[in-house]
Amino acid sequence: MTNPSSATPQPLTCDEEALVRALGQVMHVLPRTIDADMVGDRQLPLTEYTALMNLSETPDRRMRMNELAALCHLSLSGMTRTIIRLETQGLVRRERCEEDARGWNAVLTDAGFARLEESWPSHLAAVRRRFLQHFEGFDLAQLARAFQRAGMAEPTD
Amino acid sequence: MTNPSSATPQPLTCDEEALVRALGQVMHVLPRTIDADMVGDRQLPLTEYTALMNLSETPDRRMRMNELAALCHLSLSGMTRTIIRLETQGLVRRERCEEDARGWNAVLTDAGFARLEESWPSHLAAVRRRFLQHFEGFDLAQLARAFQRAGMAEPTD
DNA sequence: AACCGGTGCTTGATTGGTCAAGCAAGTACC
DNA sequence: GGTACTTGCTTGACCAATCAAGCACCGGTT
Repeated sequence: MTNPSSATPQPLTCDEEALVRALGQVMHVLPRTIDADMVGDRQLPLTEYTALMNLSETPDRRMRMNELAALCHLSLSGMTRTIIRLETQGLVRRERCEEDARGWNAVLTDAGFARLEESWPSHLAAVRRRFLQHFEGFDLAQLARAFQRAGMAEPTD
Repeated sequence: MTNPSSATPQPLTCDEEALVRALGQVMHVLPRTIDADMVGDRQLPLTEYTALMNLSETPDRRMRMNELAALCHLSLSGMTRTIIRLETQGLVRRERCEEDARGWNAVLTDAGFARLEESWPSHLAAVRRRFLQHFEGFDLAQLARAFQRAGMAEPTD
């Protein structure tokens, strides 16, 4: 089928092209690199770190699965599996939700909190070194807003 | 509490924090979104598209596996598997390398080229809509350089 | 000319994610 | 208060990537 929506679109400019290629590279390379940095240092892969971090930021260190999944940018089933991994390491515990017996709370344990505290310097260093460092001199707030817009995926109409 | 193991690094500023979070979101969401856009439209997932595109840009539409893997930001085995997928669809053919019988060339077939031509408007649209659109008003060349630096991963010391 | 370390690619096992189907608890409606 | 639908999460099947091991070939050494 011919694509009706696209009447032979204009090609990218040279700068756009360069940016898109560089983005492709970053999207592939950065997660693995940061992950490798962290795993090498404290055995906490990025996904699990993110989950613990989000839990630690709530007042009572617990969160419903669907909310946590959204914050981690993970599908609900992906979240389930991550939490199971964390649970077997004793970093997280699960409790049935009081006000809705279908729901579960992931609860950060003391061990989990301790592990997070051990990990964050390494995470911080990785993020600075692999990413922030290269954006010195940029207007970070403006850049952050642009990324936020790009990250909010609307459905694939 | 103070962290003894690591000279307590400075926490991120608020803007840095926002940027890092937004980047995390983009890295998770964008590849899947663009992929979904493309698959929905022309059944060519992003990885395979990228491989075909890189092949199409060589003078004789062929490339050694390791070079192609590097351009696609894929491991060599990942590249092998991608090329196998493309081969079974008839979009790529493999030929032993003339000057080194260990090596293989991935060769873009006519069908592959045609498929690429069908796909690129959709790829272009996805990239614009999901990414470039949000960076209007930025200095794209400068941004591209920063991304290139970030994408060049040095080994995990 | 036989060997041997290095190189190019593939294969096998594993991992970490997805989607779709399932199940159990809640909710609305008659 | 049962029936039908919805919601929250888990499970099963799958998929695309990784790493490590294997195989075939190269090229220099003797």
